Amino acid sequence: MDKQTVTIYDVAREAAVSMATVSRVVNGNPNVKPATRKKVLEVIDRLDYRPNAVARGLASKKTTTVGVIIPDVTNVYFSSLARGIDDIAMMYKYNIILANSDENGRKEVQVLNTLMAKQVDGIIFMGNEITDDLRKEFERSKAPVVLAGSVDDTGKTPSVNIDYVAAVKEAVKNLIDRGSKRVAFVSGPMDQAINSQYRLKGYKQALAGAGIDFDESLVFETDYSYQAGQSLEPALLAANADSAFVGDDELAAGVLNGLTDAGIDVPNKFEIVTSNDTKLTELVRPKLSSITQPLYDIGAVAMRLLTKLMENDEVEENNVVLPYGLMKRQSTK
Amino acid sequence: MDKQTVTIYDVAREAAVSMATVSRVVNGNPNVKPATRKKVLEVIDRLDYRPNAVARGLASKKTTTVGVIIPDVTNVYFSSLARGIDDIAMMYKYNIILANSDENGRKEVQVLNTLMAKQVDGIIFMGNEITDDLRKEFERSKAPVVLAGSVDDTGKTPSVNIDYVAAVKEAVKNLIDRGSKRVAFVSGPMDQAINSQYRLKGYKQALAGAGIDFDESLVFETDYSYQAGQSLEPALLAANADSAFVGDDELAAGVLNGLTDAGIDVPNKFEIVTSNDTKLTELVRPKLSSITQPLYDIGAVAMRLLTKLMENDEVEENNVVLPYGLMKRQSTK
DNA sequence: TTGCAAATTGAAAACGTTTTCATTAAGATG
DNA sequence: CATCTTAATGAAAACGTTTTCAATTTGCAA
Repeated sequence: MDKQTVTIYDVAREAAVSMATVSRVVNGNPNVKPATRKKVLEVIDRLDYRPNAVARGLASKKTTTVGVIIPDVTNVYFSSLARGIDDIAMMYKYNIILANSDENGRKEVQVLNTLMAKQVDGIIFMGNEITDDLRKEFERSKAPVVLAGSVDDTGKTPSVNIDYVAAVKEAVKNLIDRGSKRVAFVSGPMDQAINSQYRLKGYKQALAGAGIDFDESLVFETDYSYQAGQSLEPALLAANADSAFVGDDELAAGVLNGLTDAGIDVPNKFEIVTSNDTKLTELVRPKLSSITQPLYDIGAVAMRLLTKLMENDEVEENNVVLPYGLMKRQSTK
Repeated sequence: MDKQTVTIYDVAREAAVSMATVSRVVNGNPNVKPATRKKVLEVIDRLDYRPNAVARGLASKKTTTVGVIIPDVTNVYFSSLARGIDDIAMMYKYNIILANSDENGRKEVQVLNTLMAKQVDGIIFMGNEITDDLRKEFERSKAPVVLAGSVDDTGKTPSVNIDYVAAVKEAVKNLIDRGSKRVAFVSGPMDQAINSQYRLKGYKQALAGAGIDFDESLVFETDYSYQAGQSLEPALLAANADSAFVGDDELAAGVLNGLTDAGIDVPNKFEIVTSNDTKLTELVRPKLSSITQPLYDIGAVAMRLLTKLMENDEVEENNVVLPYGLMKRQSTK
């Protein structure tokens, strides 16, 4: 019943050569006489032989598979990175084991371990809180790790990002320059370095540059969800904010809709600028102005970097910083 | 330099037992004396032994990995399914190799082959055109295949879906009942069975039920993108449509914004109902009325079905049909 | 005690490749 | 045509598990 699998040994026998020779032609090794190569290829074709990648992996200690840890595929920001990762991986003949972590530390560590058990050749990690536990796992891993769109404030792990500080600073400065007096800072959990160490820093720098005192009550820490944003409207108004920088597009869409549904005129009474430039920004009305990031490229470059690490190629820079931009749409004046 | 890997053999030596015994305790085989189990576990802990899943895969012919072929992770409809798939997979101790296909037949076949080469235990396929080539690959695969949110009109491949015909019929009937005279049918490529065989059929049934003649000029075949939808506005108006059924949420968002940006009042002058009930429907203003589908569950049930197939469990129904619903939001009266 | 069934264990053969190293075949050189 | 290189090949040892089957212990009843 079970389909009989044909092995390299069967091919060798039929072609009257050794397994070694079959292996050579399968792997494109040039040390094979053209005549034998032809003969072997014919047999391979006739028997419909397909090399078993697991056996290959055991013998060669390479699986041509990389692990990708993602907070949630359903989040367009991350899935955009994932798409870049997969495309480049495929280009370099790698496959991807994708695992959702929900940014849950325990899950992350556990998944990391099963990935290592499966002997992945490398790992791409997305998720913004790099705990010490996690860093320990990274170090003990013999597979190289690259962070994509995620920061490790120690800078030890190779990574690909934009300059979050500068981007937020510029975005907030623009709001202030246009007359905003009280810019709200809306982001996800502050225990994530990207929020506390980078975005907030850029925000404070922009305030300082304009001679405005930092006001704690304008900082809104919430989770990355549409609902969270939507329900923020009363608090924003109560704090007398007249504009907001938001750290995530879905969250920003919530803020926007929460405000407009309550009758607030965006952008005339309240301006919003968001962070990730996913396609959501174009879906919503008014369209969301945003910091722009090369999402696909962040993933793609991270994967490319990982291939270099896996193949011990020269790497000039371990912490890649890609350019950002600012896109004015309709949620700012 | 390279971290020395500790093998089952090292553990056996240190614990003064055979590899077989170590293997037994690692795999929770009950035929081990508690005392030896304890001894082995201590050594495992001391040496920090981690079983090599590749070797295990070769010996046991099980990789606890399933392949998932997805048109595009970036599409919220599919990523929602993917999330359900991954959660259940994880629950049953499987990992997922995810591969984007862009619904490109050549890529699909190629990816399928590398998945099979990697000895995945099963495959979940998403993508709506099941060509003969593809079906041939499915059949020759020794790993079971399940379609998620994707139809094979021959019904040969196990699958999980909703009743597209009935759902569309009901949605369109509602539009007609509310007074719409000319309902447009907007969908993706007609060479996909889900569009040509199912949705269009439901559409026609609804028309027939209301005694309305089918009008070819009200059928709009396009691709699944926001842009495509947005640029459809002139054509829709030219065809004198006063409402539309749309086969994809992103596409529907495009249609909606195209119309409203042109000053058309939705829903009062034009009603829209979409198909997938992704979170996009809530982001947009007016919010999109939609057929509701249990997206996460479609993925989850597909994966569960696959586990049964992989473990040769009893399966009562190979083609699972999950319930749909209709969600009235703001794009219909 | 003795004997026997059941519970534990271990030896060794898979699993299907890659890779090393030695050997043989084939050209090249004088 | 003998000799020396170099190109092609093959034998066999990894790779790190699981699994089968036989052997050994153990526990108990008689």
